Amino acid sequence: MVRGKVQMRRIENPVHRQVTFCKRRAGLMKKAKELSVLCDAEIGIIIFSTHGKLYELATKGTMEGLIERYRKASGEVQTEGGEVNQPQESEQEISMLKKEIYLLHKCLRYMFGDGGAENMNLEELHALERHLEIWTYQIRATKMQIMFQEIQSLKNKIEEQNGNLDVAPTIEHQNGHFDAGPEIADMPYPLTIPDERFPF
Amino acid sequence: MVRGKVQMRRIENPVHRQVTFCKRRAGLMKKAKELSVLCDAEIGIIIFSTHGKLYELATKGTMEGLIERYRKASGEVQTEGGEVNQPQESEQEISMLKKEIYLLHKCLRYMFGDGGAENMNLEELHALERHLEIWTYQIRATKMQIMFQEIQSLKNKIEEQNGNLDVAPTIEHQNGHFDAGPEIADMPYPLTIPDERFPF
DNA sequence: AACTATTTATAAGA
DNA sequence: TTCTTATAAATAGTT
Repeated sequence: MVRGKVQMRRIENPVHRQVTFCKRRAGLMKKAKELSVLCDAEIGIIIFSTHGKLYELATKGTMEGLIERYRKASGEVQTEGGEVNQPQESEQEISMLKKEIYLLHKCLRYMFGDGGAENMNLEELHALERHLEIWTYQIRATKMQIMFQEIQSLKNKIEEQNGNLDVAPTIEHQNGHFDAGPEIADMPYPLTIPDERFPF
Repeated sequence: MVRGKVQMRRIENPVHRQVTFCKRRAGLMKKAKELSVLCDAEIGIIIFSTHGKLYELATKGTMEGLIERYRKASGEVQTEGGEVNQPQESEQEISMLKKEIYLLHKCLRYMFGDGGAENMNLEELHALERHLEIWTYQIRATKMQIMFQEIQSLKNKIEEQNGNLDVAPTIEHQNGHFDAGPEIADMPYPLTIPDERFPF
């Protein structure tokens, strides 16, 4: 039975604390559901126990949906609501990241989705093939640049060791970039922004 | 005074509803704070009134921090917690989508990040080039399959029109796939899962 | 906002 | 965990 008022501080006895946690958690959830029904409010509750176990309640829709709504709402004026804690920071950044992720996801679905390049028409496949060729060209050029730098480094070491003895150049350097194969030598390089590489 | 049990349904009288909302909201917040103190739990409550006004409570740290913790925790096992609302569908799917998005994002950063293929070493570039070649091979094979089907379709039409006149075959069909160029004819095809195409 | 008759929640014991 | 019960707390309707 209840003897006197309960002291508002952490219950030290772990068993008592666990029992109280279960009971009051159930009570809180019940109250939240009642408030939601009686007053037509959307309510979400997230509870982490002492040991990190998660309990949650979302009275309408999903918790994710509620969090979305929260992010939108807390990014606005809303400085008067007595119970507000802190809304400020990451609003636009999250939105931008989501857009980007959506775009990237779409790109990769375009390339890998549905078991390969099925359900794409010939025109799309042509475009995608050309993009892949461009990327391949870029990668080959970068590889050759790296190898050229290594060769230059080795040549410098040899020159230091041997004085002024000549070492025949093996790769021609043109405009800071390197030929990555004659068949795609007329590719635009370097590419500027990723969006231009995708036809969607 | 309280006459009989309150009916658990939306209060239609707007004034009564508003008053009850204020009272019960305060009660809910109080209960949440008590539970947090007594049982050392981290609790967050988000409430949207009928008219969309936001009320929130976070008993430790910030609501943003709590949401972060929630996202991490809800992406794990956690199928036993009694108060979870819709665990079946959205929960695991969200977790999987997050993982997938993370992976895809990483893939695209690998390909486009930091202005191209810079800051990748030679080995990584080799691997990426090979993947691109495989994708190109796949796309070429798909293109040829599409073209072959169109040719077959045209041949059928001609045969229908001309009766049994022979039309010379133009492309050899082997095992449902088509040669996409001799230089990469020994590529594995078809590729099975995207993860195998990435060296990370 | 304050009051108060009731209902509801719950602490401790079993 | 669940049930019981004495008591504290919440609150619906009124003022």
